[in-house]
Amino acid sequence: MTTIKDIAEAANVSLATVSRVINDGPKVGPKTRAHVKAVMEEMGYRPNINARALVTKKNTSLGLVLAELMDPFFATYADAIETVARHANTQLLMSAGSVQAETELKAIETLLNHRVKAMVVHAKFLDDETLISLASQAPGFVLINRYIDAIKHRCVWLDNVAGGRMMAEQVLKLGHRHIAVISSDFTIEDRTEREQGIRESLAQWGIELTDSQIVHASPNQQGGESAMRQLIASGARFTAVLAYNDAMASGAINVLSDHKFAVPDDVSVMGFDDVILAQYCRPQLTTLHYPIAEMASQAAALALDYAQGKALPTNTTYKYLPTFVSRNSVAKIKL
Amino acid sequence: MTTIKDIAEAANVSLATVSRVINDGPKVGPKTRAHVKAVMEEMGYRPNINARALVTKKNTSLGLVLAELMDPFFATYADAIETVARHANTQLLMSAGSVQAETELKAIETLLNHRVKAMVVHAKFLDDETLISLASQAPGFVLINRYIDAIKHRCVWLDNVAGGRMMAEQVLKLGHRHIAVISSDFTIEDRTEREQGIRESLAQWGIELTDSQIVHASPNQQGGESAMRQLIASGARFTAVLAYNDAMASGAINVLSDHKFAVPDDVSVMGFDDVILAQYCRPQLTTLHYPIAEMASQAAALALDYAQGKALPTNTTYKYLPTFVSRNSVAKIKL
DNA sequence: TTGTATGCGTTATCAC
DNA sequence: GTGATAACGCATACAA
Repeated sequence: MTTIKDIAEAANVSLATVSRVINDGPKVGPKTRAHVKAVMEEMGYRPNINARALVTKKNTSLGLVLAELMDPFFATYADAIETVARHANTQLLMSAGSVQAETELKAIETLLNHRVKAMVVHAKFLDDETLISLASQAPGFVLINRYIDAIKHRCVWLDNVAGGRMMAEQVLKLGHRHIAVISSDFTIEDRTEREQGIRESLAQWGIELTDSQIVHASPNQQGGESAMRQLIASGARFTAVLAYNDAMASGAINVLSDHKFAVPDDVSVMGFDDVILAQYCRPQLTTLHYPIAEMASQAAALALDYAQGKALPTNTTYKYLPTFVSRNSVAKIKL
Repeated sequence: MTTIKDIAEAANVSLATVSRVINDGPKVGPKTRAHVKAVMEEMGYRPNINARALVTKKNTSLGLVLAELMDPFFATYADAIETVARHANTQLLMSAGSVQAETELKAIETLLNHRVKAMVVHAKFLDDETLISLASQAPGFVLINRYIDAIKHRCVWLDNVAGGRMMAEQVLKLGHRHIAVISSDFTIEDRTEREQGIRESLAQWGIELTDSQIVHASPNQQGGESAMRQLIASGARFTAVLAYNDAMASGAINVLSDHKFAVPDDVSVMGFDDVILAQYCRPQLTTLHYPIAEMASQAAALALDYAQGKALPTNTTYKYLPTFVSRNSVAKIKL
């Protein structure tokens, strides 16, 4: 690899001069500048970003922690961040944290070791304390999809309790009174918060969610299928099903179809997230739109701002709400 | 950020010693080693990867160029590479190349500037020459989904002509003789190669693909819809439709349904790629499985091998074939 | 306008 | 075993 030194020699100028033309430095003669540029071009010079970062103490990359790329939810998330990064002329350094505290920690630490200027972190399994400590080590550390009070101004999150309430209210308004819930078996807050919201809304209508009407499984299509099978086998009575996400809703619909239940005529099924699948599957899913793209953009912009040292209000937080998307998997109750 | 120097002072030892305990160097007294480790822990030391890379001339990250993360095809691709990277204890530096030569070039150059030790590149719009030149600048440069003869030992690609033939043969075997093609309007090789394969197979059966039976549109669901509308409006006669990818197939099916054509009873529709959508949509898509995950793993492993200086045969290439996946969107022709 | 010298944080090559 | 010290490639304060 040709260095700044090589081209300095070849161009018969000093290191400093070359450095100046590279960085469009202020005082360089137009002639030498042209000459140096020509030599650089000829020798195929490429700046060494690492060396530059070392001396300027400014890394140009934005860190990103996510669970896994395959999940369309995370794909949307990553894509939004990538877009912000590209427009800000910064590179994306990505670390997958999987679904364990240990790997999440490793993912974040790696980014820290790389001295990324900013990072957007999706971490569901690490505890609050660890995250707070980690956040204090990077100026541009922003948490997404999680709220921690001590660093709330660095949190971009969704109000899951409200989301749970919205789901329940929608089917209640349509006359449903027998409601089942298909939830995730990951013990993360999202799940408990949404369930809590659902219970709150039901309670307002004097309805209780009994144990036989809620079942937990893996938050994917297979999980949705097995959950629905379990629900049917248990003899639970329901006209509406609230799923933890679209994949589970889709799985549930498959099993309902197999059992000759028409969706939404016999049973309504509501999803969550509004990933692309919601539009592709049949019937198209009525669901709650998780504004992950907007949230990710916000988080990336925020992280970049903090990294840049911009002083932002520390007493606010970045809370988002899902929005209801009406498609074809939920209907009024039959009389 | 605390540096190696800080902890050397705090521990009353030299820089060298600290460096040794960090790298599990050979000759350090067990007592000093423990002491230094304690100090490091206490002061929260983090190695600066950039500085390390500068002196060792060994970057620990693997570069990745792709078009866009949202596309499930690329998500699968990125996910497979991420998995390899994680197991090799290397970080992923990602650059999106979008769908233009200019941005593709920028994406690759950025990675080069970062001195990534290896990189897997998906580039469809840059010309061969440029790519060959770029490849020569990075030891671990591997191209995916593209074949260039001059660097064939660094190419991991799919035989699209064979893919096209497979599609045609499948429906021909099922008795279809009136075949329409819905293809991409991106002028990349994949498209022309697959069309070529289709034409070859049809020709063997004495069938010609007339201009009215092939239509081009954006390679997504909307494109599939508009293409199918165009096909129907033109009055073309067909009992089987070969789509450029699953998304287009899905769009085509939607429009067929709207026009009261049953799939596959009235019209068979075949996809390509076998992305997750193929299983989710109804009817589930009969399609050609693009082994992108395997190919990506292969490419990443190859890139890492080359980066490591491993001498691999330079006269072979890494060619893959799609595999037929029979689901519910293709059927025998009705008599 | 250009050149010299210093340091960024780390590893590695010497001595001791 | 341990400690100086010279790189690595680059930016920049200071001289010239």
